[in-house]
Amino acid sequence: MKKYLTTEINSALKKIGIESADLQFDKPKEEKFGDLSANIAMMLAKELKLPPRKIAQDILDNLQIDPAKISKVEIAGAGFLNFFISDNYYRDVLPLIMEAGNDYGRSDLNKGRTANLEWISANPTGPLHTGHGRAACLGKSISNLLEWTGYKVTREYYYNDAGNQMNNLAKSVYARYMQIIDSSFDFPEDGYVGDYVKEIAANIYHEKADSLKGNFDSDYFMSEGEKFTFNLIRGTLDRMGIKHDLFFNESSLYEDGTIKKTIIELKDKELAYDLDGAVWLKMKPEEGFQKDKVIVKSTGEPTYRLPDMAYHIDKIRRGYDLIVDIFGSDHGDTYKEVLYGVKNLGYDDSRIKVIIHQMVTFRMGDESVKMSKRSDKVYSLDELIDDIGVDATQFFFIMRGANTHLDFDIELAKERSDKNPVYYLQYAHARTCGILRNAEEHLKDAVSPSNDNVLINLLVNQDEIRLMKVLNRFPEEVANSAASFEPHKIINYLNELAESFHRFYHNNRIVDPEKSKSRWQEFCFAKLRSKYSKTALRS
RNA sequence: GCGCCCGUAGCUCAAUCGGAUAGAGCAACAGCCUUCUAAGCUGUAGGUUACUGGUUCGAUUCCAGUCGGGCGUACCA
Repeated sequence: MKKYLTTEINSALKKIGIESADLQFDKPKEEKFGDLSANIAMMLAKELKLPPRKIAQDILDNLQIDPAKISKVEIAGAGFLNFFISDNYYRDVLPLIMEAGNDYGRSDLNKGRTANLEWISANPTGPLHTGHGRAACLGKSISNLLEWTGYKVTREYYYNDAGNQMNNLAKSVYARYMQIIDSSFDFPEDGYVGDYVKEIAANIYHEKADSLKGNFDSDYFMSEGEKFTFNLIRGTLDRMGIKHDLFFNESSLYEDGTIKKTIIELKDKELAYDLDGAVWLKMKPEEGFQKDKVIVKSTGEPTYRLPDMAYHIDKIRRGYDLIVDIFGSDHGDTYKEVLYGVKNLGYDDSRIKVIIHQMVTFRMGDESVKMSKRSDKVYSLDELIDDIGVDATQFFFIMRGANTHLDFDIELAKERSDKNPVYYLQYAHARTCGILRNAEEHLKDAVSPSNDNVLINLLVNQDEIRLMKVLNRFPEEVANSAASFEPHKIINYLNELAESFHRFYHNNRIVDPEKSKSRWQEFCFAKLRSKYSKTALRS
């Protein structure tokens, strides 16, 4: 439709002597402003030194429009051209939706392009906690959205099963193991106090009894701990329907010499230097950095920056058209340092898109819920899912823009009432299911919805047309949401869809054995298709 | 102190590249259940978009400053 209007408006512009213009269409907020509006007259006002409304009138006078597509064009406000799409146009949309079925909303905008999305990437030191939830859900939705617009998506999880944190886990497991034998055994001060550590220790004791007593075999305890916690993490991801294609282990970067090569490259380009036994990354003030950063500690161990740079270079070399990272705002500064290194080593960082989400505050009603990694009161993601379900979890984490602080009321999410925003959507879905059940029972002989297009012409009711208008926007909403990496837009859209459905439902008896049967059923099916699409994106 | 992010109805938040009278849900108030789930629908009320200035046909949106909040500011990740 936009294409059609663009062509027609351009030819009208030519008649009044304007060769080319950048045409933009908006969806007006209010129905009385039509279905599409163009601000072209205001854009040209300055250039032509004419009042916008005058220009709009000139365009309108020269515009030739097919009334089957556009029923009305108006000039309004400061000089908007408002187009009213004819009802007939929407009637034609329904068969298209029916035909597309569960794929309705997919597009091939990015056909042939590849994307890599890396997210969560928690090290195997413990179960995922609620703090991981937002990134987990954002990543899931965004990867689906990208896929829906044609990308071939690689979902990746980056982790490190070596280093300090893992040592700490090994020590913690060992301490818990020793405590089974001797309850007075000291627990490390910064150890992981979660109950899962006790469980790991108990498993070890079950298998090995006290044969490991007094002999801290770090590698053994570490690998037992890793196996166990990784299973926990994967179990949670499974429940959420998150499937990573690739688990990338940081240690592989050491094994194949990438890390060493990266240091040499940095030094060759005079981006790194030795000082006090450490290796420093030289930060350029003109790129907004205040001071140099350590990339290899004096102990010989790299800081996170170095492997992260090597990792991103690896991803760039793999040739993706788009590389997406999802981090919490606590990484807000550090990713810049990493990209700085990547870029100054001569790699193209323009394909890397970093999504930073703000922190989440959890509360149960009026009570705030703390979650610190090293306290035993961690509220795990699994517990959250147990409490409110997978769908509500996904919904709450993506219902707000990533760049705003999220206030997550667990009490509210748990509640089975109209206070809970999840239920508005779920109820719409429940209603469609109810209709379908009913339809099956009473309309067994109805015409099959897939090949009876004649009945569609019966769609005349304004509630129906309105619902069609919203359904019609779905592909566009998916595309917008994907392009800006903002799944919450889909949530907003689905709310709007649910709203127009509820109104329609309320005003119209859909399955009525006395009346024309299957046009309603058609509608119902269309509705359900879109609901499935929602499911595909969300859960 | 410095850097990044945020500040919109009583609460939680939307608002497309700078577009029209700033929108939803909850809470409040008034209605609607012999009818496919009232977990719903209809209506009313609620705002100096933190504040001050600037840019222009037009600013919640862009710029500068002020105030308030979050996150960083490690030889932790």
